[in-house]
Amino acid sequence: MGRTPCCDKTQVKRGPWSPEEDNTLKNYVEKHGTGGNWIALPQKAGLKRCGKSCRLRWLNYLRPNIKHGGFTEEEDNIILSLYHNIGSRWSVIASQLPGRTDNDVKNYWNTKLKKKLLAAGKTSPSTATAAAATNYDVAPPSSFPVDITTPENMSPYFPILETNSHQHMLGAAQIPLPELMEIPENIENAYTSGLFPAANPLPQEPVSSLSPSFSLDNNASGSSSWTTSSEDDKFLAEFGSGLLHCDVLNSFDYQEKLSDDQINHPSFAYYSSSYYSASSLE
DNA sequence: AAAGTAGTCAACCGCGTGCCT
DNA sequence: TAGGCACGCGGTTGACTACTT
Repeated sequence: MGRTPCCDKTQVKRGPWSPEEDNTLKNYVEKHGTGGNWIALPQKAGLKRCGKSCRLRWLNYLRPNIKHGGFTEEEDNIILSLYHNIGSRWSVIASQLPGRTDNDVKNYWNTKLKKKLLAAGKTSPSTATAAAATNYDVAPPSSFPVDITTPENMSPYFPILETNSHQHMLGAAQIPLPELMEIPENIENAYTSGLFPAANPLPQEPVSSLSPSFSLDNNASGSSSWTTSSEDDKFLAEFGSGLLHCDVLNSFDYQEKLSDDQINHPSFAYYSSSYYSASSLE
């Protein structure tokens, strides 16, 4: 028993959108709105398209103020920081980048940013190796000290995620990119060979969460980026060892914005005591 | 110039979730 | 409370383009 399809695939057009279809959809939505019902929209608008397809086309391409391509350094930094914190929650990451869509961010990550990081890591192995050797000297605790799934307990060092404010986003954008470690050809061997101390593997629980909708229960959905074994997670492991939360906190401009209350917050204490960066050792 | 390969990105797919009845 | 429906999301696919041989 499969799921009931959202529309009759034989009756709808698929594939790339024509300029005429774009115009029809754009004009209709601008004039009437979506009416809160994408499924019914194509029929009303006179389009032979699935409602989901219309929604996607509108959100990713036709809606106003969409930006395509040309990601800036600031946007790169935001993506990197957020990816490190929350994994592949593309919609959350995109929400911090005005004009960007989750699809855009996802594509950008998969096709460019990931490779860019790997390339950067290859060019500066010395500091990166130092970082890799020290990052896991102190094991993360087996459980997080507070329930950061509730808004009042959300991590204070990433206010951008709570407020959506542009100022905060710019604050995060000033976080410098970390040095990256040299990626071994066989990442599995990195653990057994001691590059990553075996006693201190990646945290088995997500170390941060952004909104109440994020589950910290690894058993619940299997969607946690820390507990799957995809290529991306290996990459995240490598990347994560180079970009630590204290790197974020050490960012001079950002640090100034932290209040005493934020510094005294339990989740701050966790990060500031458990991890330290290679840069702080130099 | 042609064929093969790699890169990019728009679009699709299917699942989880929340809302409504 | 349960079931149906639609939305939103992340992962994946495939068409197209650029580059290399």
